[in-house]
Amino acid sequence: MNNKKNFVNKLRSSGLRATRQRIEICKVLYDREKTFHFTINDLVKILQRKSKEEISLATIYNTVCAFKNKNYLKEIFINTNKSYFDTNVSNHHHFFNESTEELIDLKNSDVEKVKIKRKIPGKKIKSVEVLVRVSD
Amino acid sequence: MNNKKNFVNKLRSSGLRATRQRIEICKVLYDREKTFHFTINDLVKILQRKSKEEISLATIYNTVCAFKNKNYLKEIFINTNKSYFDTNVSNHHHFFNESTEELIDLKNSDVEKVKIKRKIPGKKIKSVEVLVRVSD
DNA sequence: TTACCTGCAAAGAGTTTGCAGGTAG
DNA sequence: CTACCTGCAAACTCTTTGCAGGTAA
Repeated sequence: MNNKKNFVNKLRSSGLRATRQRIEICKVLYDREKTFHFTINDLVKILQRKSKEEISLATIYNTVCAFKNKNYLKEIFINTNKSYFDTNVSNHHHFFNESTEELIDLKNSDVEKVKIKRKIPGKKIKSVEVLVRVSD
Repeated sequence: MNNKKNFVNKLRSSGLRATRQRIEICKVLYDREKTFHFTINDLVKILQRKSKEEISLATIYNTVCAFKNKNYLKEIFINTNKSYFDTNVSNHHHFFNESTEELIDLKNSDVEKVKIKRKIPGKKIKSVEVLVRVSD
């Protein structure tokens, strides 16, 4: 119940209405110890298991998109065929396990700082992301 | 004409038939000084301009896929909505210009070697890729 | 000659959108 | 009360596939 209040505040503070659907999605995404990596399909399945009342696919997409825009979620590009999201929105790198299609956070201490020695005139660096693909 | 013979050999040597369509695609991809980055849509447009006889979209997809499998092309994951390919199949990193949606190779000398200090038990590292997003 | 390739159209996957009805504030 | 949100279905984009006819070797 305490968490629910936090989620209501979180949503309101960024101009999003605290609807039942969004609060349920918040619970799945943020009411956990570790950061969470998921595809839309993962989220749909979890919501189906957890909730009595179903949330429509369109609402799930819209909410994830809204959360991404508010910087509550970060999109990780791994495949062309589906989107991966991460509840850890800080700058960090990833392992991608190609056998299980699972994404794993690398702590910043796990990767030596990446130095880019070249610059593109007139352009600013927005992000530097390392993806380490692993498999069995 | 010399190039055409090279492409015929290249294709045959990997068990691919040297069809008119594949040779035309080879010309677009490999008959150039620098490495080439493209989306399927880019390639379609170039082929439409260059060729009298059109190559069907299915054949373009099939050929790009075959070339990727033969390691003549490398796929770069940047977006969810379309695939980027690179004629430079060696291990190297990229800039992605978010303003123009353009991909630029980083030479290995442009990036200090990325050291991953963590291991996943039982997994092998397949690749380590750095993507530097830039914009105006 | 025959295994492989092309081109079309249809299917597929993932995602987005238009709109009517519902609800938070 | 009203702007915003939801849910449905339809639309959309990119990609893949089945199959009949074509072609390289």
